Amino acid sequence: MDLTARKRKILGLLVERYIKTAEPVSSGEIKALYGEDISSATIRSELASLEELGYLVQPHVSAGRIPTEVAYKLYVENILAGEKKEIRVAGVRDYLDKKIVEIEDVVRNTARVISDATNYTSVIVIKNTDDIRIREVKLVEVDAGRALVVIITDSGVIKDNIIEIPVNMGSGYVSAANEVVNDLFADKTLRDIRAGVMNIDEEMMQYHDIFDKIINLLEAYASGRHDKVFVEGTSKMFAHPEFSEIDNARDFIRLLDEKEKLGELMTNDGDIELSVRIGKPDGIEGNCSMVTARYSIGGAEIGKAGVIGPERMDYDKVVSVLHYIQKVFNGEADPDDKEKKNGEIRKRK
Amino acid sequence: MDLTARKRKILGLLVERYIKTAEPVSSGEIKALYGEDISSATIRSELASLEELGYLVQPHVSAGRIPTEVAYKLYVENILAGEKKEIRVAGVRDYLDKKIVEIEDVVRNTARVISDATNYTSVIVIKNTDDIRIREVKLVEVDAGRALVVIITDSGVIKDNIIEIPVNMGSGYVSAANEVVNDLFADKTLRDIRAGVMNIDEEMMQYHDIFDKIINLLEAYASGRHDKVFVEGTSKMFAHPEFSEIDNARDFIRLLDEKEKLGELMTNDGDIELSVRIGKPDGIEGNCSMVTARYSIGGAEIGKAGVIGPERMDYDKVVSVLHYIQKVFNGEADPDDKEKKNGEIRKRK
DNA sequence: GTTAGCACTCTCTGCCTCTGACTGCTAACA
DNA sequence: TGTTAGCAGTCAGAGGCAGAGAGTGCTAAC
Repeated sequence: MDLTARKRKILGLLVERYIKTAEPVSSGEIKALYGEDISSATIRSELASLEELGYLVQPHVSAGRIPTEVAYKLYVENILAGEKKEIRVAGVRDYLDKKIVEIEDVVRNTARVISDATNYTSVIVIKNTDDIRIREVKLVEVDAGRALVVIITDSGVIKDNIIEIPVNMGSGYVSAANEVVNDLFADKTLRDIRAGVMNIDEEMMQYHDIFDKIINLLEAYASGRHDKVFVEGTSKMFAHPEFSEIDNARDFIRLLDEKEKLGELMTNDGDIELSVRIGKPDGIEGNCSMVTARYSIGGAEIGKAGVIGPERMDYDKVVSVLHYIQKVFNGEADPDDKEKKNGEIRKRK
Repeated sequence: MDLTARKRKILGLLVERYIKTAEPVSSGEIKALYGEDISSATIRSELASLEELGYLVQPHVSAGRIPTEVAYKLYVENILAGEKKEIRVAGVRDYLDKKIVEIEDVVRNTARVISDATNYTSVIVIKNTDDIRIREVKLVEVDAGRALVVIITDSGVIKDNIIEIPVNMGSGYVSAANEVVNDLFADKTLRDIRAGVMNIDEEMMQYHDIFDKIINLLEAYASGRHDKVFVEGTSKMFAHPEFSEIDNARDFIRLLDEKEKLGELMTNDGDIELSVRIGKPDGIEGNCSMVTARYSIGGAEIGKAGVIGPERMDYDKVVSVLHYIQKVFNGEADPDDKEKKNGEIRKRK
């Protein structure tokens, strides 16, 4: 269903206007924004036509128009197709540069930065994919009968957990187990482990108990049940008028409160680098939209970072911010100061 | 200001009634609840007197009465003074018994259990006090130039963090540093470390860099800035009518959103085992109350667990739930099944 | 001190009207 | 055929008003 250039322009202006004001947009307002000379009557007839095509609705007959989900989708398509603005966000590199890659700290910080930069609620999921490669597994004896399992992966220390170990096995037992366990798991992915790509020989069987526990731990990550979900800037929602309706506010908070569901929602958008999902047609409840970006550290996918807000969201800004942060994580973005110092010309698509 | 027995009874009934219904309570309702024969007119004159004393207010002249903060405080005093009910909460022991004491998991679970049992939003703070005693510090080499610092305390593994270490120092360097660092920090409290109760001799100076970093980490915990705050059941607030007012809802979410403030609020109630704070006079914004319990594992204080809800809160239930969980953590409560099996008679205060 | 009766107050709800904002339609125009 | 000005029509929202209902304070009697 192809629109004329004028329809497209009017629709675009209307969507942008509505994103700004949250009020139905009248033909008069569009006339003022349009630039070239055009009468409001003409615009009215175009609006009526756009309504018939399903891009607009009228709350009531004597009101202006508001965009439908279809209109937002078209609008977002244009943004994604065009050249991406890059909104540099202060403070993103600061903590990345510190190289203290305790993932949770980085994630919490990033979530806050995203939320502050966009003025929406941000969500980050640390995804535990099967493809994360284990670099090393360490057993650290905590006290008699318990040991800390530290799993070091491509992308940092993902998780640690305490397991019980047999007692009274002699002083060398744990360090011996440590070595054997490490030999066994190092350089495997979770997928490998699940598929049983391991040679367990006689000698190893004495550590069978420990193997089982570690495998259980690893499977627990892999199962996705332990996706860690971080939410920041919940209260930012109140800045947007749609959430002064108590029912909308409740739906929104419920969505955030059910962390497992939220995590699943974040990750089930397929294999897309940057996905925008708008309202019910995309499975988001409660008149909400969600923009998520996949992010990686050192080539390995870590999870998704995103923003949740009203359907009437400043998609342009949000997409730009997420895109920038995605690049920073991927190591593609130059640090600001470096750029200034050598005056190098950055090439961007 | 001593009240007559009748005034106390009427006030108690009124508070309980209001906690249940959230509607101003009329003299007629109290008459129905009172039990003995008494006329509504008598009650009315008592109510007028209680209002004058500051325990009640009337939203408007033709409405019933609602309790003031003073009234709640009196009511709570009575609860705390009396015999504590013990509300056994299913599922508390389950994960404690697993002995997987990765503190964060336990905390997250506990928060959820509290929230579900009380139907209010629950908050848990892992407090990093100066008195936590370090049992062991382990350095685990992650890769060239980085090591994981695991700090094991009286009450489990509190935190782990990655620090940078000097490279090219030879293969034995980290394990040697490990030993020295452990000798230095083991059996010290954060307070000791801060006070400089450590003998650093010549030989140790070569690991100076690592010491500094570890001390920085420890100080960061001690400073309280890294208090970890867990919130569960945010959306439960919507079950309570005071939060259908959008302003109240916003204030509440803001409070939860500012984790640092919230953490401070949780911990600044002095040295009380179980504290109930009601409204503005106790520094809680937005017509809210907060019930918090100190909890410990193995004698060492870990932090605070609590509930935030409207001033009109079911204090009796909340106090009972928190009290029970406190006991479970302290190892004072018998497991349900054990109790059933041997038919032992529990002695409770 | 307690109670019944009664007048009084105030909120809440529904109803009405008025105003303002926009639209759709029509007829004239380029 | 597309565009425009003018105008009548529609509807949400605000403001005002009346009636019902709830609950009180007061008074006088017990």
